[in-house]
Amino acid sequence: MTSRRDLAEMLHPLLQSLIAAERPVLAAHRVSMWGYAVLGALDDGSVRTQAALAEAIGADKTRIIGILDKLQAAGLITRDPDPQDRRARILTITGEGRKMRRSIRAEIQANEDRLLARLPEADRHGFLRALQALHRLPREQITNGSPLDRRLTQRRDR
Amino acid sequence: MTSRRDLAEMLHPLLQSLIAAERPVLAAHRVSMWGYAVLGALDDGSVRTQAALAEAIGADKTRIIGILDKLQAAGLITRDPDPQDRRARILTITGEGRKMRRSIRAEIQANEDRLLARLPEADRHGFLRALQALHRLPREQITNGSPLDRRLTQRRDR
DNA sequence: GCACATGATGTGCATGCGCTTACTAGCTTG
DNA sequence: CAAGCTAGTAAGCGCATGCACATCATGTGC
Repeated sequence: MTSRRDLAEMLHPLLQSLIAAERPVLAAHRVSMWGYAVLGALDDGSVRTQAALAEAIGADKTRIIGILDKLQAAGLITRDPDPQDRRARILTITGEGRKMRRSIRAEIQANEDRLLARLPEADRHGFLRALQALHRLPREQITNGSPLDRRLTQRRDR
Repeated sequence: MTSRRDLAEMLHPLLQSLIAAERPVLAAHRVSMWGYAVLGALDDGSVRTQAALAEAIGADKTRIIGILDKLQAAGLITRDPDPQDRRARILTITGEGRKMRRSIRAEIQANEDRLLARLPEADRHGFLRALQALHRLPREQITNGSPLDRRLTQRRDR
């Protein structure tokens, strides 16, 4: 048990490959990776403002702007001022955006299903269940726990 | 089954958190992320030359140099000219390097084990087995399979 | 009403990385 | 031996990112 590989060591190339597989699909629909993340968050999330969105998809709030501009220009989302708080913009995914999101997702998942099909039934289920469980965990519960923790969050390479 | 989340969507934050958890450990030992990857490859791999190393850890061969410099300066690896091919440098992990690598790994895995312990027994086993299986798969088998594939590997955001 | 906080946006800086080019030393093959 | 290839090194470009501010319009608490 002690000589297992690190999780990250195995996850990294896997994620890398999955992302590489997504790239052509996204390109074909002319949507960027971040754009796709945004559509996803808006489609099945309760995200309304840009700040919340940035938080939800783990992006920098200043970076989001250009992404939203493109999505809006493509008619995939709308960005209307909130009558309650006129500083804020309410983000909504359009019907077209929803359709786009779902058809992209279908393609991506078809690819992933092909991959998952290679796994033994039992492992596949465990894998997905574990993944979903870990995904629901708040970030702190994964990161925290080591005795040192966030005291040393500096970059010390120089 | 069709409305499952994308794998990447779940893997990304997970990996992110795991890496965040590694950071303080690595910092405490004054080893960079890439440095740790190098130590790992040298410790349990049959990698001898820099080119092979770069390939193994998925890094650029020009980028590796500075990393090796630091590791060498820290006495964790040696870099001796190959008597058979005097262009090449044979990389070896030192005893100290091995010790360093293993103690870092122990800390990281202790953290991961804490996390895995939250999963139901069956899921945990499936998860690890699936992960190992997927990790052994060559990258092409994950990326390929979509009808489009690598015809469109350009960046089309501009 | 005024001080302060907040949402969206824009600008600028430093970093890290992948990619390319160039150069040297040393193999290899015809 | 000459031509061509390979390993390591160095320097630079372009891109994406994270971070820090700055700005402006708007809300909120005292």
